[in-house]
Amino acid sequence: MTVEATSAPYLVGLNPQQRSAVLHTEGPCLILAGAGSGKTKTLVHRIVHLIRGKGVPPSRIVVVTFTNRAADEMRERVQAYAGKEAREVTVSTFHSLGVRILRAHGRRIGLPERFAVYSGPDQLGALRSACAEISISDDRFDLKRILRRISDWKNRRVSPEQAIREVAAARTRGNRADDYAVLAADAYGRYEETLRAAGAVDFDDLLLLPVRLLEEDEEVRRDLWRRWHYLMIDEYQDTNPVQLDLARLLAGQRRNLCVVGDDDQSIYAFRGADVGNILEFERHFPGARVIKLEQNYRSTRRILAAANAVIAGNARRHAKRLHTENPIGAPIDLWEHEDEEAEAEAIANEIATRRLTQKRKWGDFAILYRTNTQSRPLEEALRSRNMPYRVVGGTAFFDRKEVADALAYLRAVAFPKDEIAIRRIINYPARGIGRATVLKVAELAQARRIGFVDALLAAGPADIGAAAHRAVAGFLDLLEDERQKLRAAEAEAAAGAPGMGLPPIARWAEAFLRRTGIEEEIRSDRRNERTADLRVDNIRDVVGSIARFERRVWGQLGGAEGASDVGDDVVATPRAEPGPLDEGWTTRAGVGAAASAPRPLDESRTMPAATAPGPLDETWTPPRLVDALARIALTDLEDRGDDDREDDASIALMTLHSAKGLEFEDVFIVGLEEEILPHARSIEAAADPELPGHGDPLAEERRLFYVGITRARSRLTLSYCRARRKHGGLVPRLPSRYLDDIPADLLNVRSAGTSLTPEESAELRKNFFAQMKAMLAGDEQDAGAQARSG
DNA sequence: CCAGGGGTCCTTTTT
DNA sequence: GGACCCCTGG
Repeated sequence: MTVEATSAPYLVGLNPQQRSAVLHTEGPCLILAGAGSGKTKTLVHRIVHLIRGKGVPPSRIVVVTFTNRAADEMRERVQAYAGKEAREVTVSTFHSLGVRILRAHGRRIGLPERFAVYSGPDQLGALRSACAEISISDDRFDLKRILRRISDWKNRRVSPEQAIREVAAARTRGNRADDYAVLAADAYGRYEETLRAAGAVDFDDLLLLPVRLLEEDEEVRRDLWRRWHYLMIDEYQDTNPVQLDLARLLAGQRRNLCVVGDDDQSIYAFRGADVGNILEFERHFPGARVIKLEQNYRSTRRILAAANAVIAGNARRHAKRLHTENPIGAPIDLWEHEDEEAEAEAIANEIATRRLTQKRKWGDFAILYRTNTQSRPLEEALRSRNMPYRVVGGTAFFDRKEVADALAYLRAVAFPKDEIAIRRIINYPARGIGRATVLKVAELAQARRIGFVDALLAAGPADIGAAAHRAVAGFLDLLEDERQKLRAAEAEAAAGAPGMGLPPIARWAEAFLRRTGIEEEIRSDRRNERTADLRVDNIRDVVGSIARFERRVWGQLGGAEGASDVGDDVVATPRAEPGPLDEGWTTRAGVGAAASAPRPLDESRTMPAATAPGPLDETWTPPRLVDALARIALTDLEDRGDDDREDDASIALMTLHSAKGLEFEDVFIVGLEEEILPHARSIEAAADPELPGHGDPLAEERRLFYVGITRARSRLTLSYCRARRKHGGLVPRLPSRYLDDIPADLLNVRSAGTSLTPEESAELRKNFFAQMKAMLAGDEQDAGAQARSG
C-alpha cells in the first residue's frame, strides 16, 4: 500500500481486513463479511476509494442490493461520505436494475415499452386464467403452490419445455413426481403466454429477461459494459442461478466484480437462492481474491458465543471465525411460557420495565418470529398496554384486497391490454357483469384466438345477452373516458413542477377511484365494519404514493443536471415525445452505434468520463402513471411515507427473514419450538429428499436462528411455549432443537409458572398423547402429506 | 343470470 | 382473519 493510500481519509478507522477489502478494486473479489463486521461501511469506503483514490467516474459504478431498504441505506451513506458527485453512482436492487435494462432494450425481445410488473395477486390471476385455458379449470388446486413451482423453474432458468421433460423424467425414474409438478409444467407455458399477451412481466422475469437479452444481444452487452465498469453486489449469498448469470454478464471481461456476503446468513433457498454461489465464487470467477471480515463490532461476547455455537452445527460453510473485542455482556435469557399469550404478555411487560431500568428507547427493542401469523398475540399485548410498535413487512401492502383493487383500476386505464387487471375489477363493485358473462367472453377469446380484452370489445348482445352487453359497454366507456382524463392530467404534470396540493396525476387517480365506488363498496360491507377506515386509508395511500412519485420526479430535475441515475432508477425512460398512451416509441438509434467500440476491455482507459448518453443513461421525463405504477410494484410499502423518526419511537416486530441486515440493542426471539423453528414444512422437506427446494432445509432454519441472534447488540431473550392454541385447542410443544446447541453457561433460564386451569391441563395431556400417536403413525406411512382433496 | 349471505378451509419464509 | 365455495332469493 502506498503512503498516500494508507493515510487517505476514507481509510481511517478501518481494520486491516476492511482496509484490504477497500483497496482491492481490480478483478473479482469476494468479501466474506461475518455478521456485524462493518460490511456496509467497508463497501461505502470502497466506493469512495474508487472515486477519490482511483479517479473512477461515479457514473461507472453500480451497486446491486436485494431490498430497497438496503439500496436506500447504501445510497445515503455513499453520498454522506463521497459528497454530491456520488449521486451519479448507480445504486439499485436487482429487480429495479432489471426494469431499467428492459426499459432500455426490452423491445429487442418484443416487450412493449410500457409493461406492467405483476406481483403476487396478479401472478395468481394470470395463472388462473392460464389454467382455465388448459381446462385445469377445476381449481380445486392450490394455485400458489403451482406458482411457486413455476417460479422455481424460472429462477433456475428452466424453460416450459424443459420443465415438462424434467417432470416426465422424474416420473420414469420412479420418483413420486407429485401431481402438482405435472400440473405446473403444463400450466407454465400458458402462464408465460398470458403474461406476454397482457404486456406484462412478473418478478422473476425482471431478472430472467435481462439475462436472456444480454446473452443473445451483443449490442446490449456493449451498452452495459460501456455504462458500468465496477460492479458490487451485496448479500451475495442470496443470489440464485439467474442472478449469478446476471452478475457474470454485468461484470463482463473487466471482471471488476466485488461481492459481499455471508454464507451463514443464506436464508432464501426457498426462492431459488443457491449458497453454492458464494461457496464456489472462486470457481465461478477464477483468480478471485477472498477477503474475510471476521471481527464483530455489534454484539456482546456472550451473544456472539451463542451465535457461533449455533452455526457450528452446520457443515457446509466457508471457514470463518467471528470474534469480538466487545464486553462480555449480560447472560442470554431463555424463557419458557405456558402459551403464546403468556409469552406475549411477559415480553410486553419486560420491555416496559427495561425501557425504564435500562433507559432505552422503544426503538431499541425488536421482537422477531418465524412466521407472520405469530405477530398477532404480540400486537395485542402491546396494544393493550399502549406500547408503540410497528410491524415491518407482514402482509404486503398490495396483497391487501382493496389496494390490489385500486391498483387494478389504475392499471386497467394505463395498460389497455392488461387482462388480469380488467378481470379483477370488471364486476367490482358489482355492475351486472357476472361470472357467466366473463366466462363467455373468455370462451369467445379462445375460439377466435384473440386476447380477452379484444373479445370484450368484440362481444355483441348475441354473444353475452343484451343486459350484460350494456353493462360491458358502460364499463369500457368508463375506462376510455378515464384514459382521456389521464392524458390531460399527464399533460398538466409535464407542464411544470407541482405546487401545493395534490399533483395532477394523483389528483386524477383520486377522482377516478372515487368514481369507481370502491369506497362505498367497502363501507357498505358489514364484514368491514371495523376495518373500513383502515381500508379506505390504504386506498388513499395508493394515491399518496403517486403524489410522492410526481414530486420526486420533479425533485430530480432540480437536483441533478443532465443524465443521472440519482436514486430512483425506475423513473426515467429514454423516449421521444409521444403521449402516455400512444402505442410504440422511438429509440435513439445511432447513439448506441457510436458507443460500441470493438474492444470493450479498453474502454475504461480510452473513454472520457462524459460520453454521449446511451440507452441506459436515462434522460429525465415528466411523471407518468405507468412509471408510478412500476415503482409502486417494486417498492411496496417501504415507500409509504413512514418517517424514519418513527423507528426510534416504536418497537419493531418482524420475521427473522425481514430482520436480516438490521441490528437492535435488545432483541427477543419468540416461538423457538419444533415445527416453528425449524418450521414443520422444513422438517417435512428434509425427511423427503425428492421434494423440490434445494439445499438442506434444516441447515437453512439454523441459519435463520443465527441471523436472529446476531441482530442483537447488548441483550438477547429467547423464548418458547409449552403449548400453543391451534384450531381452538391447546397443543403441546417441544423446545427447538437449536436451543440445545447454546452452552448452558451463557444462559439464564426461566421456566413457566403454571397458570393453566385444571381443564386446560387435562386437555393438554390428552392432546399430547394424541400428537405422539399421530407422529408415530406419520412415520409409518411416508407419503401421506397430500391427504384429502379427492 | 346476478347479488348477497353464510359456511369452511387454511396460514413459511419474499423481491 | 381471510379467501373461497355453495346456496338461496330476486
